[in-house]
Amino acid sequence: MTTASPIAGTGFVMALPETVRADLLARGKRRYFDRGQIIQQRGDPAREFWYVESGSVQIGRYGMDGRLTLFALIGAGETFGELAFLGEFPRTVDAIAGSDCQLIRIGDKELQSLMDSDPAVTRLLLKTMALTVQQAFNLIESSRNLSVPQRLAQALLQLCGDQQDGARIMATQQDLADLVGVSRVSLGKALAGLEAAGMIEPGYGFVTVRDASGLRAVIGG
Amino acid sequence: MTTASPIAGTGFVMALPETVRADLLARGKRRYFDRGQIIQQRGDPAREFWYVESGSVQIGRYGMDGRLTLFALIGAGETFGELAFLGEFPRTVDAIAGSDCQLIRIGDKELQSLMDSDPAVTRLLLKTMALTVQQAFNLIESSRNLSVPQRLAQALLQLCGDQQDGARIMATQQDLADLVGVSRVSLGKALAGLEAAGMIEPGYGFVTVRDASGLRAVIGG
DNA sequence: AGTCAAATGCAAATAAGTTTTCAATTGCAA
DNA sequence: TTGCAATTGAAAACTTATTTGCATTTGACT
Repeated sequence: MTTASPIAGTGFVMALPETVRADLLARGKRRYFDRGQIIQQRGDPAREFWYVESGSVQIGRYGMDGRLTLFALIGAGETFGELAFLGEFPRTVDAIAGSDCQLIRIGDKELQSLMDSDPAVTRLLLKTMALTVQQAFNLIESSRNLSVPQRLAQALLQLCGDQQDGARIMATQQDLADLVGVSRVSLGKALAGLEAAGMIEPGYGFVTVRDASGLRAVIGG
Repeated sequence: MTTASPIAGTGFVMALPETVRADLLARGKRRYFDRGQIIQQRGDPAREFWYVESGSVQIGRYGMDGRLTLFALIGAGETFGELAFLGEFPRTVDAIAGSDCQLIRIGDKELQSLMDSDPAVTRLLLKTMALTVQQAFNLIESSRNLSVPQRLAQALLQLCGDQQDGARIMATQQDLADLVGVSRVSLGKALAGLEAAGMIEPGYGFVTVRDASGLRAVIGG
């Protein structure tokens, strides 16, 4: 797997040894959020981070003018919120449930017992965060040097993750536009282009990926 | 000081207790680079990170087409290269001496003795990296929602750091353009705009900041 | 002083994306 | 099945930034 993973949500928990992971998740408290519900807001104290069991979470910032800057759409198996938590500063991003979802809350106590159980965890945390920074750089580089269709292809590949051809991505064009950082109009055109090339099939509230390797080719050239 | 600090170069070393810092820097090996000299390249093994004693370093990526995506201009007192070093992966950015400069190389041995001398160092590293990610997010948000003059103002404030009015920033318009992520033409226009407002004075190879608070106002509104 | 490369200034044509507005479609729920 | 809100499609005017080409200025080095 060389597929770029999304920013801000990391595979940190997934990278843990199986037994350690199971233990950690068992200790955390399960919580449910309805679609659209606010999970965290800028400025909130960061007393925990979250593991996504099912559903999806939008990570971004709402500007004073109502504009949304999306940094990532987090899916099952990923975590978010480690940054402010570990950095010991207030939340700097908003998190909203992109669908009904089921999260596991991991706080100080759980993390401490995790670190005790395995000294390599700290090292893993450092590695994970370093990776996140690199992904952020990738995002910056992409948005400067790639065209909208290329960035869209990139985002779609990220969103379908492991599962490739045939993957159904549950996101509206507006969601994708916020994620890629363009207007809905521009995103619609890019989508139409990829559809014409037979790589995707737009639906109502979702997109189906038909030719993942084609998408990769779009990015490359 | 609430001024946003530049990405990829962190105040990590500066945040250390005075005695610890002095010790760390004394252990490192001093090296000199001429302007334009390559300090590190993408793909190099990351066996160290660097502390900038004097001069400046450009951090970015050269695309296959020769385009440069600058992430940061690192100045004296800042460090760079911790990310790949701590993440234990090869360099993902290029570093080039922006001027003749004097660096201190900090490798495994030095870092290890640092971590031994103070258990809080790991925590500090985590905090520092978390901050870097936040700054990367800020950069992404800025490039999506702010105009070129606003982003230029932001970059200039970053580059003059503590020292405010009267600061002379040694950077060509091309440097600034690469940093802000626009063409030289666009950057020139933005510079002219800020000059007309009396906030800066462009020179040949440098820019003098005349009214830092004015620049901050540009960003805000 | 004179030379030369680097850096800046300027202008026109072009490209890319946004904004705005309205119509058509979809799917859910009453 | 009928209404309704969310989503998508489409078109035109507009704004912003890029590209390209060339002229001018600056400063370092002979």
